[in-house]
Parts: sequence; C-alpha cells; structure tokens
Amino acid sequence: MKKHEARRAASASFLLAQIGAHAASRFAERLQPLGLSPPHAGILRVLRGSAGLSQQELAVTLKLHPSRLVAIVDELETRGLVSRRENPNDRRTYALFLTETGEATLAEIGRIATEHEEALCASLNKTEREQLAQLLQRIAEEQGLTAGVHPGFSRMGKKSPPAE
Amino acid sequence: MKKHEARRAASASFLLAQIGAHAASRFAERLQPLGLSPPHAGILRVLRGSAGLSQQELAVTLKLHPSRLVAIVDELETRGLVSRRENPNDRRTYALFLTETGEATLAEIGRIATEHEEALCASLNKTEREQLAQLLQRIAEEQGLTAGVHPGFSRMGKKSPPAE
DNA sequence: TATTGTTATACTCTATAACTATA
DNA sequence: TATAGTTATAGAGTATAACAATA
Repeated sequence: MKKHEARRAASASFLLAQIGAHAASRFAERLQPLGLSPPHAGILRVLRGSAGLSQQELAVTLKLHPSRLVAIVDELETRGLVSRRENPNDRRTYALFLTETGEATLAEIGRIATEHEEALCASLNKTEREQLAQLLQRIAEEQGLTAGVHPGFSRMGKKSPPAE
Repeated sequence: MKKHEARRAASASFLLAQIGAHAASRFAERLQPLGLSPPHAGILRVLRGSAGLSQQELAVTLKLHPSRLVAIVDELETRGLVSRRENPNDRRTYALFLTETGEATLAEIGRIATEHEEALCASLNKTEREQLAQLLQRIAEEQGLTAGVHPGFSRMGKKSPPAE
C-alpha cells in the first residue's frame, strides 16, 4: 500500500485537534507511573493556588460534576495527597488542602510537565516556542477558555492503555 | 469567590491540549446538524483520496479497530454516502467508494471546516495563522503524527451533548 | 490454515438522580 | 426549604474476542 506522499498542507484547526489529542494522551502516559490522571493533576494544581476550597467550588472551577469530583478527591485523599478539613462555619462542607506529600507530588508533576513540554516541542527552538505559546494564548483568550481548565477533563479517564 | 487575576503564562503543551480539545469539540458540534461525527468525516475524506479501499485497509489507515469501523461504514452506507462494491478478485472484501451524495456531503463538510477554522482563529490574522500552521506542522511531523489521522477518533463518539 | 468482515459479549466510564446531614 | 457531599443506578460507548465466509 502506497503511503501518501509527504504531508499536505493541513488546516491549523485540524492540526490543533490532532496535536492536542496527542499531547493530552502523552501527558496522561507520563502521569501513569505516579498512578495519577490529568484530572488528578488539575485538582492538585488548583489547590496549590487556592487552598481551602470546598468541593463545590472546586467542581465549578474545573467544570467537573460534583459526583465525579468526589471519586477523584477520594483517591487523592487515600493516597495522602489531599486532606479534607472540617469547616467550623459550615459543617456541610470540607476545606481541601494539599498535604506535604501532595506538594511533593505536585513538584514531581511539574518536572514531568517540563519533560513533556520538552519532548512535544523538540522541533522548535526557544523563540519559536514562545511564538507558539503567544499565538495559542491569544486563541485561548478569544475563545473564552479558562486558564488551567482542560475541557477534556470530563473524558480523561483513569487508565488509557497506549493503544496496541 | 475571586477570579484568578488575568491569565498567567501557560505552557505550550497545556495550551495545545486545551485548545485541541476545544477545537475537536466545536467541530463535532458543527457536524451534528449533518448527523455526522468526526470519524465519519475522516472516512469520507480518506475515501476521496483513496477510492476503492477495503475496510481492512481503511481501518489501518485511520487506526480504528475493524469492529468499530463496521458500524461507522454501516451508518455511512445507510445514509447513502458510501457504497460497498464487491471485489471480484477477493469476495471476502468490499471496495469502498463515495457516492455522489457522499461527495456533496464532503463538500459541505469542507465548508463547515472552513467556518470552523475561521471561528477558531478569529484572533489571528492571515500571516499569524500561517505562522501557527507551520509551527504545528513541524511538531506533527516530528512527533510522527500521520496526516489526516486524528488520534482521538477512537473516542469521538456519536453524540456529545454540548454540556450546557 | 489464514484473513475479511461481522456480530456478540463484557467492561469502563459518565451522568442522573436519589439520599443524608446541615444550614 | 435549600445546599454540600455522597452513593447508587442506568445509560452510552469501546474493545475483546468469538463467528462465518472466502482465500
């Protein structure tokens, strides 16, 4: 079977969807050794910036259904990465905090993210990467995407065996 | 609850995953009025370039499981967009072709894709879009992504109610 | 015996909504 | 009565693998 000759000009939108899915998938793979999924990492990251959030607030921030968030927070708590503290003012809610282990894990995730970025953008030099990031940033803003919130969190499950 | 101040510098990889998921989701929405999903569109597009492919070959090209491809081709055939012709040389296989309706639909998909591209890149001018496309193209090539094959096809189902 | 296309089964995941405790 | 968190149920979707026909 003959291969398509080289690569034809593709639209930016298709390339974005294609590379985006690839990037998300690879990042998830890199996270697997830690037993974490991208949503886990997202929660840890938000919690570093806004400690003490309730699950309700966290669900709104990350646009996750509360029922789904419960399971993820349960896992994070079981692993000792996040702690639920009781709220004296409203005993219905929990205030969520990173534990020390959680912070250490988050640092490790940061290293993984850096490696991931490096691998993904290996074909671009520093200037080009900044150029790319700036263009993407403008698209993200104009499209109304919230910083740090991945629309695909809803579907980025726990285990996605690397096809074949 | 206080909003995060403005948008902090995000990594290119996160932006790619974020915008990529957004782009894929929006494109799927635009396709919905036609009753088609991105995988449907992908098959039609491949078939235009390589008419007469067998399902097996198509499955390999698009990296879809044969069992899944059957269902999608069934739908396309039912809608009269694709026809299965018997292969005299090997009666186990079908040769797949676009029908006239299929070609017309593909043209419509092309218009939709153009609108989509326009909407997604509204914040960039022509030069910037080309710049972006070039950078993305280089990443795609270096990452070994096949032209026209979306890794997320496997997961881009039929109906994904536009969450509010 | 190997391969194409197909069908059937099982499994995973997500959302809906019912439930408990507190406000 | 309304809301936070939780749990249970049901629904959708995918992959695994068994099956029939042909090579």
